[in-house]
Amino acid sequence: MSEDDVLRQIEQAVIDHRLPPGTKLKEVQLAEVFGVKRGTIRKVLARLAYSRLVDQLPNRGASVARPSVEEGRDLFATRRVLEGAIIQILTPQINKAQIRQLRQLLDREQNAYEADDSKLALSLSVDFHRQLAKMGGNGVLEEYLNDIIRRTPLVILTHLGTDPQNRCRNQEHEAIVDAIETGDAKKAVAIMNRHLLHIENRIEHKTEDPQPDLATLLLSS
Amino acid sequence: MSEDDVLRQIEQAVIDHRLPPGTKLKEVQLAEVFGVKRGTIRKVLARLAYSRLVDQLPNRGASVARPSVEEGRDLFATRRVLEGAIIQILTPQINKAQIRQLRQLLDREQNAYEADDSKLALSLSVDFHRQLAKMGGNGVLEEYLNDIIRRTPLVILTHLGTDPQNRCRNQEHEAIVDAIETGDAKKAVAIMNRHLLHIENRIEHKTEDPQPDLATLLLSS
DNA sequence: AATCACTAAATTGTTAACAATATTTAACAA
DNA sequence: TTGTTAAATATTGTTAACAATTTAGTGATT
Repeated sequence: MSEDDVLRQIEQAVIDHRLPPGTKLKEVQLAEVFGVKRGTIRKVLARLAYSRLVDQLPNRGASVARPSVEEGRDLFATRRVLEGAIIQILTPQINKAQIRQLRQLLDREQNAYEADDSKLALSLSVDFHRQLAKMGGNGVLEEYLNDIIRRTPLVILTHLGTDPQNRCRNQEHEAIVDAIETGDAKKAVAIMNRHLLHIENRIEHKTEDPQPDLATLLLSS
Repeated sequence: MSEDDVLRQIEQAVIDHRLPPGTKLKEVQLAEVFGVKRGTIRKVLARLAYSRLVDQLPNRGASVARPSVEEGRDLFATRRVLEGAIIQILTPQINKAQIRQLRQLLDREQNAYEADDSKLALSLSVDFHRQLAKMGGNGVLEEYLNDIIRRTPLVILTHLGTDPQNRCRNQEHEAIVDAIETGDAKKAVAIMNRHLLHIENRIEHKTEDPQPDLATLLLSS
């Protein structure tokens, strides 16, 4: 198993919340699990730390990151900026084949959803955003959006839990494609912003999950 | 000398074009120069590669990156997106003290320029952009802009050379602050875009510096 | 010269052993 | 119990030696 494989496996485990935020990631343990040397794990952890999926403290090891509410807020706000820019760029230059490709993606997402394969549906839903970025043709924008997409599940997991309501809504994706097809970038951006704010607002307004109050916790049992 | 120190030194050497694009970066050589072990250098090179300042090929070492014209174009376009967003966010929430701080920065830049200290002037000019990002209060946007700012000198160096015309113009910075102070975000963004396009266009229109034609090169001597 | 084959050197990549640091455990005292 | 210390253990960090690969050099052949 190569370094990149290990990286993907750990990343996927975080997304699937098999590794909840805060989980300690010990080097020898991981090395044994994946059947690689400790050096490989150290490189992987460094890379994950660089992309903010894990926190690393000198001499105290690595753990799955627990992004702050502020980081989550900033991440979503930046995401709106990037996805807005991508739509602005893409709309006037998109062609029929690309529109078809996007609709096909949405169909597959819808099918997965109706087949109750929520994991696949979620994955395809993310692919929609990725695909828009790719079609935009700006590699740097795409790179940054992918970075944000990678970090987003952890934010949602940390601050909203695993509520299925946190998913993207397929209809909104369709509305975005409709607006893009008519060449109405402004409208497409507006829908995308609403789309993202839908999840974003739930983080902002979440009551501050502050210290699980021991007294209440024990007395009410 | 610590890992971070080595990183900064190499980065600065790239910015100062003491290490031109394409320069081979050999591990033992660098280790001896900085008086550190090879392991430290390897980590530094990995980090530099991650932030695209260095190209790394398996088994063939690292060299100072030579960003393509496309990458340069995308980088500048993304920069306009980010700086525009930052101004949009900052303008309605900026206070007098912050305006004063910005103007002070511009004064220092102007002084450096008049004192013919072009290196300091350039550094302060970059600080202006960084400071706007910081004041915007979105850590992720700030992070991404800093990433872009780090990559920009290499693009300019690779595709425009060391022409002093490539600097930011102080007057434009002042006009941006003026617009922000009056609360006119739209105008501030417009000036910023013009400001960035000024450099950007010189890349796009640069004649393709195509293979240094050996024949011409040798026969004309 | 130009190309190929082969060897030697240089360079990058990996690993196991060791060092440094942090964490746990146990024993003891207040 | 609570707190303190010290040893034992676990974990991370570093290094020097080795392995694998690429690059440079050499000479033979056409």
